[in-house]
Amino acid sequence: MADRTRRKPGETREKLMSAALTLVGKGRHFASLGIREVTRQAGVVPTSFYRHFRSMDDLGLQLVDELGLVLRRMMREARANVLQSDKLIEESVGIFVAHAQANRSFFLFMAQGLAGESRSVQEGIRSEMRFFASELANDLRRLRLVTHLSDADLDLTCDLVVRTVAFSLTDLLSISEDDDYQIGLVQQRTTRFLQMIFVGASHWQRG
Amino acid sequence: MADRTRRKPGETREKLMSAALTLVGKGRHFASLGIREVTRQAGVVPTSFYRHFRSMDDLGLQLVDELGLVLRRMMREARANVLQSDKLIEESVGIFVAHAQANRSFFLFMAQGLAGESRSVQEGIRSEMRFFASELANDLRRLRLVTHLSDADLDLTCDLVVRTVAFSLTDLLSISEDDDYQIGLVQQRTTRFLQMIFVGASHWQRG
DNA sequence: AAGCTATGTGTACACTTGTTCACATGTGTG
DNA sequence: CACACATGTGAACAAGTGTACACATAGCTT
Repeated sequence: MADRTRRKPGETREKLMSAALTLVGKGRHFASLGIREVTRQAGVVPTSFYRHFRSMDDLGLQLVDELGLVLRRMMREARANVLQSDKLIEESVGIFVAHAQANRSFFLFMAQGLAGESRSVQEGIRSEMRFFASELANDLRRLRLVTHLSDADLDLTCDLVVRTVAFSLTDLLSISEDDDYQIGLVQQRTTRFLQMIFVGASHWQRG
Repeated sequence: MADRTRRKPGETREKLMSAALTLVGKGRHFASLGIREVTRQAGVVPTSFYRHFRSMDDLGLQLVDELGLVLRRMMREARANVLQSDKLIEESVGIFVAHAQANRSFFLFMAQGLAGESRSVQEGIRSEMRFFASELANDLRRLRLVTHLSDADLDLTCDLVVRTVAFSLTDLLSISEDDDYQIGLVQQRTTRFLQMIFVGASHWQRG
């Protein structure tokens, strides 16, 4: 093979993963992808697949790990940008929407995986969401933004927030990538949702 | 054919639809089902499929219609049982959970379809949810349970409620069918979510 | 320099897939 | 009765599928 030497280690692995994401981005559902299809999209021979993944499920699991990185990057940015802002919710939702746009396929994969075919992918995504919610709870506690809630109630609130945002994903991803008007509507509506939740949390009684 | 005469009209059609649901109930994702697979599960020859459906997408669409019926039945029951109750939210969530258990495959299909492969199925389910939310808004208005909100804000609230319940579906359906303890937890958590949302709604300002 | 390992390739096979076609049969309509 | 129609059947096909095997080569370890 002329140029096999040029390939960095793990390059094919990445090609396969992003090939799967590309197909998802094109509207396919992850559960309906086949090994041959993915390798074809990656420009690689089918056998190569097995060098890196045991099965499609396995590939899905590794995508979940990468998804975790994307989410963490997003949280970091949100934390940085939001500290000196008075429009906390609005800003955060904005950052979320921006990241969802920038990593469309990833979030598409996440939305699909929540009710997906692979139990382990499902559990992985769910666990990422739990992590996200607990980080959010930490931040709110640390910034003294929510002080009257018990730990359990704060968790409840953050869980609800994360779910709401995650559900907005399906709205966001079902509209065209460059329909800024519609995107704005979703963003605004999501913001309102969160505002209402936090109003509820601030008037919440007993734990 | 010996017994073809016995078959009621539309019987095969139903067999195909419930075969698809059965497969979904067994953990498969609708997007990954094939025509042959469904006909095999239905105990019917592949060609028969085309007598009733143009494609898998078509079958999905017709399932969405039936899903609509299931939802309407659920609403009717909720309306009947809830009128004379003081624990409105708790009761409603209970009814929802019961229906989700009784029609597991249907709701599984619904949860999958929200981020599914077929644009039209996606839109269909979304539209069922909108309908559900608007009915809920009507009821709340009619029962004078929410009087201080503008129409738009009431819609917002009901939308949020429906989303929250729909998301609970993914929790509910990812745990074992007869794990009553876990089911109870989800039910309780969902109830709390809704209570918090309504607390938020009742303290909501301006439209 | 020799050999091991990770990675990539090509071929092959048995199986499944979607779809088409010609045909059978029970039901309702003229 | 005869005829059209809806429904169901079976055989056939080209294309696509997952996976196994033997082989090539680059880079590391000794």
